[in-house]
Amino acid sequence: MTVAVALRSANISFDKPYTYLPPEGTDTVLPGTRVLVPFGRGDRVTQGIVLGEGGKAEENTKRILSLLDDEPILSPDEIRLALWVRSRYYCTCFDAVRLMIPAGLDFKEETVYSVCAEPSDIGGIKNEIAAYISASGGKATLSELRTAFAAPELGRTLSAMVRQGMLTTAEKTLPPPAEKTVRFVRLKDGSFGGKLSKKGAEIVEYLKTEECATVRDVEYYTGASPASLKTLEKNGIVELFEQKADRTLCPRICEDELLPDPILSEQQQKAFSGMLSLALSGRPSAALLHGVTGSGKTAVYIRLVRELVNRSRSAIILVPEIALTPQLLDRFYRSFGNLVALLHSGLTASERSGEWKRIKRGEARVVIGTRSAVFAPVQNLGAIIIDEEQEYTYRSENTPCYHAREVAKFRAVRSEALLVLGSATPSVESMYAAENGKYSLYTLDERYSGGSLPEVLFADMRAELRRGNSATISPVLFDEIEKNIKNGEQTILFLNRRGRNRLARCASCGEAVGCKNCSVAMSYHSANGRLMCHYCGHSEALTDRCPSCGGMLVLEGAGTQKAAEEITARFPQIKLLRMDADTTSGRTSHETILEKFRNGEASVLIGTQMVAKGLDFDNVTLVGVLDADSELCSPDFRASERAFSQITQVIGRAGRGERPGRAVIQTYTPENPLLRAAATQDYNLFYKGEIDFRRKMNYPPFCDILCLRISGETEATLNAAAIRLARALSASVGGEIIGPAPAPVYRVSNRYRLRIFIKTHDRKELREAVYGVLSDFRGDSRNRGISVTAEINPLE
DNA sequence: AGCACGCCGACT
DNA sequence: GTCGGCGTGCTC
Repeated sequence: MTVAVALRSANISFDKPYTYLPPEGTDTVLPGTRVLVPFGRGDRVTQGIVLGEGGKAEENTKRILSLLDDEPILSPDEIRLALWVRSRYYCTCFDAVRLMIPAGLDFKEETVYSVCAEPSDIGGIKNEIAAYISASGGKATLSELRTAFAAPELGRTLSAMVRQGMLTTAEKTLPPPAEKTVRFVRLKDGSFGGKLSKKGAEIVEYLKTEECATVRDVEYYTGASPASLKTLEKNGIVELFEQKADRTLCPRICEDELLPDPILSEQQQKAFSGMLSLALSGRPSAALLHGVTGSGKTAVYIRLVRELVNRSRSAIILVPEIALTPQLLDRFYRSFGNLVALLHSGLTASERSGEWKRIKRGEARVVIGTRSAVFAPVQNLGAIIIDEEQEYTYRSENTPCYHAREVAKFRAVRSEALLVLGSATPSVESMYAAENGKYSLYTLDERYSGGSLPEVLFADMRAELRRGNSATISPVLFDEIEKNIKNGEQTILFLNRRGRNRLARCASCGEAVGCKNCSVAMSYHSANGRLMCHYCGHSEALTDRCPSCGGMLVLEGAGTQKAAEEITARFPQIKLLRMDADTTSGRTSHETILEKFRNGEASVLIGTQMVAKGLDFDNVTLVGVLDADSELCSPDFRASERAFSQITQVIGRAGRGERPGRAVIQTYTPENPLLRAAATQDYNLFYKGEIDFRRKMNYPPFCDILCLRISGETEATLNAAAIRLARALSASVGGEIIGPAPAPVYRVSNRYRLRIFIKTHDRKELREAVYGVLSDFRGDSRNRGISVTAEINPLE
C-alpha cells in the first residue's frame, strides 16, 4: 500500500503527486496528514501532505520518514477542492493544498549547519562561514546564513564544506512561533569611532531621528538592504531584536446585546424565501441577488443565514475588503454573536489559526471574510454568499491565482449548498448566467429607506479645456461643493485608480524616471521621499536632475493631491480629508480617516476607489467623479464593466440619509452611453450594450481566455521559445491563438516578458492538453532559462 | 529549484 | 595527478 504526496519542494515544472511507502512499521497514512519525506538525488528532507492512495510501489519508491500530524489536518473534501484548484489554476499540488491551511499552522523547514572542525586558513569565504557559525553558538540555519552572506552560490559552498567535513547538517522542521513578531533595529549606546559606509551613515542618521524602528521601515525609508543592516550589527553600531506585533482585535458582542432579525420589505421577503427554498431543495444551483445600492441586501443575507444556522448548517459570507465593510461585519456580529468567525489578512497568524480551529471544530458556523475565507473548513455547508461579486479583489494576485467566485461555485456544487451572488452591478458573466436560467435572479430595485436616486449633473471637461481651464475641478462641481459647505453637508470626491502614481518627470526631455531593471516609470512615495519600482522593489532617492539628459526633474502631482490643493485654495476655511495610497500606508489609517469623516470633522473627503465602496454616511449629499474617463482608457475588455460599477457605486454614496443626493460626473465624453447608464444607475441598459459587445467580440462569458506568460533573459531566445510554444499550443490545444505579444510591462527585473492568449472553453480536456504542452515545453532543453506560467481568465 | 554526476582546464 | 567550474538531467 502506497500513498500519493504533495511536496513542498516540487517546482511547477516537475510537480505531481509523488508516490511513497508509509513509514517503517505502518501500513498506511490517512489522507490530509502532513509528513516528512526524502526527495531528489540528495534525498533532501522535505515536507508533504498525503493526498490519498498512491500508485504501485516500484523499485525506486522511497519511504515516508515521519508524520507531522497525529490526525489529518485536511478532510477528503478539502483535498478534492485543492486538486481542483491545482487543475484549474495551473499551480503545484502543495500550493493548492496550502490555501486550505492557515499560515499559523504551517511547519517551517530549516537546514541547520554545525561546525565540526576548527576553521583553518584555507578558502576565504569558507573560513568566514565557519567563523560565523562558531560565533553563533556552533549552529546556524540556512536562512540565517543566507542573510549574513550574500554569496550567489552559498548552497554549493555549504555542500562542499559538508563534503570536506568542515560542517554537518541536520534537518529541522519547526512549527512557527505562535505569535507574529516584528523585527526592530535601534542604535547601540556609546560612540563608534570607526568609519561608516555611505549607506551605513544614512541608516544611522535615520535611526538618530527615530530611536527605534522596524527593519521594514528602515529598509523602506533608507533603501537599506538586509546585508547593510547585518554589517552595522556586526560592527556593534546597531542591534536587531524581535517584538510581538500589535494584534488586530475583532469586536466581541455579549449574548444580551444581540439584535433581533431584521424585518424585510416585500421585495426582500420574496428574495429571501426564494433563496431559502433553493438552499433547502437538496440540489441548489446559484442565485443572483441584484439589489441597487441601499436596497438592503445585508438584511436578506442575515435572514437566510439565520434559517440555515437554525438547521445546523453553516454559511460563508465573502466581502471584497474587511476594512471597507465595517457595517456589514458589525451587523453579523450583533446578529450571530460568537457563532461568527472572521478570516482576513489583517489578523495575526495566531488569530487566524484560532478562528480556523473554531470553524473546524464546528463552534463557529458563520464565517465572514475576504477571498481566502472561501476555503474555510466549515462542515455541513448551507450557503456561500459573495457580496459585491463583481469586485476584482476576489481574484488572488499570487499563485495560485484563484477566483473566489469560481471556487465558491465548485464548493457549493460539491456540498449541495446554495451560492448567492449579491451585487448592485453584477458581473456580466453572472447576469448572463441568470438570463439563461442557470442562476435564479432576485431583484431589489427600491431603496430600503425609500430614498430616491441622486440627481446627476455632467461637467463637460472638453469645454473647460477649450476655455483654457486645466484645473482638476470644474466650475460646476465647485458651485455644488460651495452649496454643500453652506448647508453644512458633506461631499465625497472620487478619482479612479488609474493615474494614482506620482512620477518624477524631466522638464526638458519629458521622460519620467524609469526603473533600471524594468520598463516602467518609478513611483514617488512622499512618505520616504524615494522613487520606488512597484514591479521589482528597486528604490532610489529622488534627485533634482534627470538621469538621462540632466534637465530639471519635476514631481507630477497625484490626482488626489492636486485636487485637494485646488479645493483648499478655493475654500481655505474648510477641513478636507484625503484617502489614497499615500495617506493610508498604516494599518488602521484608513479607518481613522473614515471615522473622522463620519464624525463630521471634515466637509470634503477625496480619494481613490477606496471611497467608492460600502460607505454609508447620512450627511453626504454630494458626490463628484473627477475623471470618469480614465478607467475607460484601459485596453482591458473589462474596462467598461469596471467603470460602470465604480461610477454607479460612488454615485450611490450620495443621499443615503433623509436629504436627496446629487452627483457631478466630470468627463471628456459626456455623450458616452455607459456614463449615461451609470448616471441613472440603469444596469439593464449597461448590460444590454455590454453583452452585445462581448458576443460580437467573442469575449467571456462566450469563451474563456487562457493566458500564457513567458519570460526570459534575452529577447532572441525568448522570441524563438514563444513561437515554439504557440505552435505547440495550436497543434494540441486549438482555439483562437493570439500572440506571442509583449506584456504591458515588457521588462521586469531584467527579464523580457511575452504573452499568448487562447480563446477557448475551460474544460477538463483543455487543462490536460495545456498541462501536456507545458510539460513538453519545460522538458525541451532549447527552452533552458525560459519560464512559462498559465492563467485562466486573468484580470489583465 | 537544488543536487549529483561527468567532463574539461588550472595548479600543487 | 586532483580540485573546482559549469553544462546536463532527474526528482516517487
